[in-house]
Amino acid sequence: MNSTSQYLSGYGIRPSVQRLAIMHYLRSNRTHPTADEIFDALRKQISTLSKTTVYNTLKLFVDHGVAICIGIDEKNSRFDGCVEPHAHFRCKICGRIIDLEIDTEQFLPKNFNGKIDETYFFLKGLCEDCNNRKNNSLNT
Amino acid sequence: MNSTSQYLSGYGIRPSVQRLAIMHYLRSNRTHPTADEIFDALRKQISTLSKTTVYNTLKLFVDHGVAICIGIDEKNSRFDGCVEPHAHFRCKICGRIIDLEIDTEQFLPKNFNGKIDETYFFLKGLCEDCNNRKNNSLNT
DNA sequence: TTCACTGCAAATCATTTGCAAGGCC
DNA sequence: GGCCTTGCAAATGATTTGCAGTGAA
Repeated sequence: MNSTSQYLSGYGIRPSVQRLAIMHYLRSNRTHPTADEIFDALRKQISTLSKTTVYNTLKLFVDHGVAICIGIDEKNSRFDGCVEPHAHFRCKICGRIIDLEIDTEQFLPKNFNGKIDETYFFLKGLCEDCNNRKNNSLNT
Repeated sequence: MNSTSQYLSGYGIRPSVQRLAIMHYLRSNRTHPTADEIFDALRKQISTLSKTTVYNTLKLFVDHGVAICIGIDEKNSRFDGCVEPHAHFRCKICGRIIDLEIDTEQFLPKNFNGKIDETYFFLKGLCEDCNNRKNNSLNT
């Protein structure tokens, strides 16, 4: 019994050869691969692997919380005419996007010697209004 | 002479009806729209507007630094098997995505009383290797 | 036997490219 | 005139969908 299999089972995901290989790839390659990169890497081991299965499996993983899809909006590019560093908060209920001020200097990581040009800070949750509304309706 | 026109000219972007409309839309709608949303909104005013022009113009804006494209990788979805909160840094030269540890609690905005469920940090710039390479080539 | 899983092929959706027409200097 | 800008149409590339075959419980 290998640990990746146990890990997936623990999240209610039935292990299959393909799923084990994809999760193992994700956990041993911290390169934030695309679906295509995973497909190319694994077809050498699993010659019958299809790209559909890679997409299906990644979606399954994200839905079950064992992987994340990096990006604010996975489908389209989104643009902003304000080029100053700032944070965006999106309310999961009303869908409003609120701009938040942040001090970017403050959260520069310590052991990093590169050059940071752009910073994005994106939060999801409930805005004050929706959170209050939700709490009030629970108390009645 | 309106201010959007001056603004674009200041960045070396020749103002045109389409460019002015797109920048004006970006600056007055802080909704982080997609190219498609911009197109749908502006075709009412400019009936001949084409989606190609919207894409061209947004690319021009990003290249000239008057707009930003939100998202770590505009082309593909990228996946991560690590679901703990952490930051992602993408190097603009080599394209690598690097994980960075940060203390997310520390950077929660002060005047915000909602409820935060998910936090994402994206940084873009030059990684240490590419930054050194660039500096070295400038010194020769 | 049933149902979940897989994978091919076709479809879809966002984005880019090729190219010709129009407009500004 | 020459170059920049625009916009149509076609191409591309990522992702999804339809559907039939397979295999495990």
